[in-house]
Amino acid sequence: MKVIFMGTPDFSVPVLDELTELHDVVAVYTRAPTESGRGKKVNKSPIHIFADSKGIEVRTPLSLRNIEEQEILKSYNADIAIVAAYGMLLPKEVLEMFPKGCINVHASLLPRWRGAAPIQRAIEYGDKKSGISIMKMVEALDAGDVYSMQEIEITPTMTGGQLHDKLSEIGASLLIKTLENLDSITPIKQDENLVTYAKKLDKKECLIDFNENTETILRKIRAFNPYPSMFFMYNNERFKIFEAEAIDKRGESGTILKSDKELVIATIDGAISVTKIQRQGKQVMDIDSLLRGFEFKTGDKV
RNA sequence: CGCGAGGUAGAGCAGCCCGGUAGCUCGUCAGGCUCAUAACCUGAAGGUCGUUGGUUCAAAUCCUUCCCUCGCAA
Repeated sequence: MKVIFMGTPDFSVPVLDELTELHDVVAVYTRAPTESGRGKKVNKSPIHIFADSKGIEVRTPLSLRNIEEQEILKSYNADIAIVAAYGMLLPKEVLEMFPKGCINVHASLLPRWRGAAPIQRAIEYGDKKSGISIMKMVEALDAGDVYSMQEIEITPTMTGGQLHDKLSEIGASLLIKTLENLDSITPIKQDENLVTYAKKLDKKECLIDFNENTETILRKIRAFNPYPSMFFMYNNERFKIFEAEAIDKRGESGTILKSDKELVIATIDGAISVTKIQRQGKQVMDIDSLLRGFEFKTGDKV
């Protein structure tokens, strides 16, 4: 099949990779390179870099709403468009342009977690399972009929990054399987009563509120590891927590209860023991490494 | 040139502002104590203080070049 691929971040790369093995990817659409990173350099998206390495034609229009771009897109005469975390909404004209339509790889068990950050939200809210949904794209966000789904268990220690990587692989393989049988599958409608939305990740929500309960805090730490990372402030320095566990101690919320050998901070209903941490300007390290050279004062509040 | 922090023994840090022969916690090695130990005591090894050039009688410390890491922002 002649395929147009649309995607942007790391998550999409394995999907495109698999796709290029079996199908004729005639063009890759991705978000335009933006000023990002230290020094405000202009950086290409992971998909852009990958497509370049494979010698696939890349297009980075700022919008697909204008006629000229739509004409170009049409000129590839593709059978189908595969979309995986493209980061842009497709107008109706594009959705209806391809004989076999536009197919989306979404990292949740729809209709749960439509939207931008389904992987992290699933962990944050304590879901026991996550998965991939392959669906037909329609004008509403992630609302199309579903061709296929594959579940994966969210283990008690799984981080957002780990789930992301697993789902990325599953997404690639499930997409391939689904494409093989596309014509014989009857897509299933989503149950609108079960819809939830996964709003975008925002660093403002990553400052740890120790007035929340231990379980909530630990879930957020796992969900947002490695990015954007939950953190607390101490002496005007930022400390990102990458791993922590519940511990049976009590104290006023946010108080440092223990700071030698281990770092224990009180929550509203218990305490957490931080095990992997990153001090501002430093690399991620085990807590005992940090405590060898850095002192938190027991009794201080964060 | 977006803003900012940092690169000092195997690890994590102090020292830098107010230049003067490198220090702390831990690890490692040897010995001691102990029924025993990740505990305690004694001792030892281990560092061109990221790189380049400069100022100075003297630079980890002041100025400069480049490299690398990280926080913010995007």
